[in-house]
Parts: sequence; C-alpha cells; structure tokens
Amino acid sequence: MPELPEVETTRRGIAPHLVGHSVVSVTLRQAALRWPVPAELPALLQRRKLLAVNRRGKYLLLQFKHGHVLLHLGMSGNLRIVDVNQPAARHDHVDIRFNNNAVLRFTDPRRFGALLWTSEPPSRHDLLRHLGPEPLSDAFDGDYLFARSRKRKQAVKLLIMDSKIVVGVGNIYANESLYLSGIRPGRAAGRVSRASYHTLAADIKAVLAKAIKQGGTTLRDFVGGDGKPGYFKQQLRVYGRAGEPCQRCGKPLKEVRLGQRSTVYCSACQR
DNA sequence: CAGCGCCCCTGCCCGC
DNA sequence: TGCGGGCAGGGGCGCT
Repeated sequence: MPELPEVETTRRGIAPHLVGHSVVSVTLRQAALRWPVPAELPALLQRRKLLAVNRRGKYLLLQFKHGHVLLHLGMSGNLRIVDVNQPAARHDHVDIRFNNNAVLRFTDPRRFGALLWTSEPPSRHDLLRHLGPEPLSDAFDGDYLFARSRKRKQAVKLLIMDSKIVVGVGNIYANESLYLSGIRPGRAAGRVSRASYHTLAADIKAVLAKAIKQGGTTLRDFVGGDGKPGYFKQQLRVYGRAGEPCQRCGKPLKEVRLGQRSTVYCSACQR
C-alpha cells in the first residue's frame, strides 16, 4: 500500500481526528513488528496530548510534548480511525485510543512496519538522520540529482530509490517517472546527463504530486474504514504492464529485475 | 565508502 | 482441491 502519496494521504486522513486530543489507552496485541514495539509505550502515551502528525519520507511522526511516535507502514501496513466498539481483526496489532473515542488502529499483515518511540528530535533519530531531501521540496531538483550521481555506477533506478539520496520514491513511481523521462532504468547513474536529471526530477515531483492529489479523493473512504485504495492503478503507464504495448510507441514493454524489484520499461522510448 | 543481496512476514496467484 | 513456488507497493543490515 504505502508509497509516499499514500503515507501523506494517511497523515491527512488521521490528523484531523486526533490532533489536540489525549491518549486514553494503548492496546498492544502484537509487538513483533520489524523491531519490537516498546512495551513501555502505553505508559509513555497515557494522558498525553497529540500535538501534530508529521511525515518524513515514508515515516509518520506522532508529535507529543515529550517525544515522538515514529511509525512506518512497511509493505502492507495501514492506519485507520475506527470507533471504540470496532472489534479487532487478525493483524490489527496496535490501537491508540483517544479521549474523543477515536481509535487509531495499526494493521500490518506482513509486519514489515515499525512503531517506535523517541524522545530526541526525530531528525536526529538513527532511522531518519541520514535521509535525503523530500522529493517535493526545493532542495530536490535536477542539479542535486546530477551532483549526487557523479561517478556512480549503480543503476539510476536504484539511485532514485535510495532514501539517502531522496526519500519516498518507491518501486511504482521509480518505474513511472523513468518512463516519463525517457531514461532506461538500468543506465549507470553517473552516465545520465544533467539535462536528463532535470527532466527526471520534474517527473518525480509531478507523478508524486498527482498521486497525492488523487489520494485526497479517497480520503473519506480511507478514514471511513474500508481502506482499499487502488485509485491510481489505471493511470500507471508501465508498472504492472510488462508485455503490454507502450502507450507512446506500441512496442511491448520489457521487464527486468533491478535490486530484486520488478522493473518495467520501453526499450525504444527509454535510453 | 559504494554497491549488492538477504531477509523480516503473510497473502495471493499460478501451474501442476 | 491441495500444494509448492514465486512474487508483492520497503528498507535496514551485513558483507565484499
């Protein structure tokens, strides 16, 4: 589920229900996520007021006066606002109940997600400290990508998926933006021109911004609880379309694996 | 250090 | 219908 647009959609979906309200209780049903959920979390959050819900890359940050809950959805995680009477289902690992009777429910079948506590500024936390710029910020542009890619032999697709270079570009949007930019995913990052990186940075921004906008349209559904997106699927040009004709030239799209991830491109349009 | 595989885990789909 | 294999939107970690 979670590409950056969905994490941002999640943030916008949950924040209005929770910010300004205080935690009544925390129910921990399954602590074995990517890292153990701290057993002291319930005590830490008890009676504390949630000040804000922030995002850094694909991490969500629940801000309290004395620290932050650091939350990652992994591959299969999702957060929903549910009613206090909503019974927990399989894979509903954590509930945070607030004094307005809203419950923030964390569900994650594969348990690649994370839920941690930090009392230091989140930017100094080990998991966030080395993260690159936000893709939608001014710090991320073609010149930046060009500079960071010099002398690198790694495939350009892996470069843009590296969170130390730029956060939030997942497999789907890496494929999509490289297609839009006409750049072959396997090209050595150091051999892509400055001009191409300008195009690529612009396409990454455009594709993410568009998806966030569409996430907005499913906001109500999402918070309402059935939480099944899939709204962008029909707009994807290459991801999940190996063998189908390229929408630009008609040639069948190719699929290769790069860094153990499915990579789809047009061998005619992408060079 | 850059770069590459491995692996955490469940669910689902496909082919036999 | 059952079962094994492969794959899935992430990303930290350990090794070369």
